[in-house]
Amino acid sequence: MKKDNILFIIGRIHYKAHRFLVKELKKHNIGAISPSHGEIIGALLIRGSLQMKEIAEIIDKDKSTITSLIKKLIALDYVEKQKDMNDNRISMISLTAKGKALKASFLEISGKLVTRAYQGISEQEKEILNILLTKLNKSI
Amino acid sequence: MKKDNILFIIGRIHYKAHRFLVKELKKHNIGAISPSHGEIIGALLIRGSLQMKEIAEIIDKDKSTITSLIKKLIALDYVEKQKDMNDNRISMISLTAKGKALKASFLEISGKLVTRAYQGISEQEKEILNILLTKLNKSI
DNA sequence: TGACATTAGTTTGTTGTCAAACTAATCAGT
DNA sequence: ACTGATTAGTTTGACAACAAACTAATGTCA
Repeated sequence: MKKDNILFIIGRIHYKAHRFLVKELKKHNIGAISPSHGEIIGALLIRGSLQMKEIAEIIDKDKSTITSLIKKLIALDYVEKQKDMNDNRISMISLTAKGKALKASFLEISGKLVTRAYQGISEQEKEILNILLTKLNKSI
Repeated sequence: MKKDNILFIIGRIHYKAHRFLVKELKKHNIGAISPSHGEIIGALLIRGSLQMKEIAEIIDKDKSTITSLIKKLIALDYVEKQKDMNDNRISMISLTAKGKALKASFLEISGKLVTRAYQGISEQEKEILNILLTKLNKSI
């Protein structure tokens, strides 16, 4: 599918970031979860609690994917699920104590990734990248 | 895994490009194959024939993944495999007539993606994006 | 030449992901 | 209040992708 150069490079960067995160999660002894699980926990650390649908939007994955990701996070006792009392269709997801305890590791891992990715890229260049990528993201 | 903004956007763009390609392949009645199969066929259209290992390097996937992708392409009669006569470990992959016939569709699809992605981005901006992303790709 | 290392590919088992079909709850309009 | 539509989430089945263990062929070097 010979994408052009920019999209091709974007694919590579994305894949490398993924691989880096998998390796780091293992190093922190949380290799049972994947970067996608990490994104969910990261979102919960910020937002407190979220319903399934919101999670699907935030991490941009199909709702059925979220079902299975959350199933695993519950099995590992990182999050818990409870029905919303006003609307019985909705399930609210929140972190357990064990889930909240991941915060330090997460900060360290994402800090490490960012440091690594941006070595040799100036603040101004980051700004430009951000603007151009945002534009690209909107049009595609 | 609260990646920072740039890496986050890169993830989104990558995903959207993937989704776009899946949709377009369906439209062209080649929905049986995925963008990864497309990358292989694209590489073969350019290079003529390749061994498994080279394909793995070009599309940056594990060799076991290549085995299964090629298995499917053979089943669909898009490519064929034959042993290298000098080195019996090596399998050379090349396009069948049916595979070569995909060229027109591929050109159209990738053209469409590029057009879509770059609407509103100038040549100069593309140049900058290319440089910065290449830098990022190297350091990460 | 023979033992050991390297290389090319495959097999096996697991996982994240999606799409489509489904259930159950809520909403909207008559 | 009923009917039909929408919404939230789950289930099922399929597939791309990976890692680890494996087979088979080739290379190396003593």
